[in-house]
Amino acid sequence: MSLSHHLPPPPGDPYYVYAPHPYPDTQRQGVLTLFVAGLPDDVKPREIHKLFSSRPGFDHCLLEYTGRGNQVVAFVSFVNHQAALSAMSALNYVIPGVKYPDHREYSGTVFDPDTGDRLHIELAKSSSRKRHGDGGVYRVVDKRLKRKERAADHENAGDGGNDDDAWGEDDNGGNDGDGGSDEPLDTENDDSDEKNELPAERSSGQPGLKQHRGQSLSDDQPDKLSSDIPPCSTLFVANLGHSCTEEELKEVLSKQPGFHLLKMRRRGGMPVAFADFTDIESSTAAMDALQGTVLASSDADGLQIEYARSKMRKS
DNA sequence: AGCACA
Repeated sequence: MSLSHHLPPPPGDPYYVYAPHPYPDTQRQGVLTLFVAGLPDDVKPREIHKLFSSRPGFDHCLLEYTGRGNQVVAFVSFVNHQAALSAMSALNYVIPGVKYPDHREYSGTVFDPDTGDRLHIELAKSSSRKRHGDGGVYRVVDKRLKRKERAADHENAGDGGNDDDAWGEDDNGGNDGDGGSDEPLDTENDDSDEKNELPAERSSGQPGLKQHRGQSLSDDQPDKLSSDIPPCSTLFVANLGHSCTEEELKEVLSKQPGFHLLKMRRRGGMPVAFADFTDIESSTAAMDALQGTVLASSDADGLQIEYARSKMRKS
């Protein structure tokens, strides 16, 4: 019902860019996945996550480093077509947390004001398939690494036409157009034209079924991202600013029911913290409540909170 | 995308 709602455009904002008109009723009708281009090469999965996860109907995301220049694309899927369209309309001109120097709240399709990179969002050619199973799934495909590994492993002739698509030797500046959305994944059963709006139902039906894939990207590699850490009464807190202190973080955490104690660790780079709670229920509630919280010391986004991989020792 | 302490 509220799926079609989105933030209104800023009145008189010269930076406002109207979203491309939704595709006519030809193709891509019923597609659940958005194709996102124009991302900087150093974009982090969590940045994509923050852009889309709060959109109504968000389901899962695939981030792909294409290896061509600094092109990074994402395939973001929603539970139904309307939700995908709504998110596309909204995010084509609303980038939360990104402002112009004059504090303009809405920034069109500019993703990073420093670089001027602009997001380009459209419906994908086909719906992405969530990796079998459940849970919020984030997948990352890094073709830059794959090419390097392949080159270094040149002597090995064991892999006969495995997965990759055509890799030009050094086609750096060649094709920029991204004149369309490459398809994120082969739909395992070629049913992309039906009006099904409940993707989870069909996709979980045929585990392990493989199909030919000509130039589609490989989808059989293990997940790189672990958003499937089992619940734990201890939370892992990352994305803290350099200057974040234990006191500052504890001030926020201590307001959460069931909070026990906090430990911070600095391993050279950014500090991380472990926050212990009485039980999983309270740690989960605290994670939900504080996810993305921006502290005064934050120099990037807000707090990134996950379940810790092991419970804090009793003291 | 970074997980220690016993």
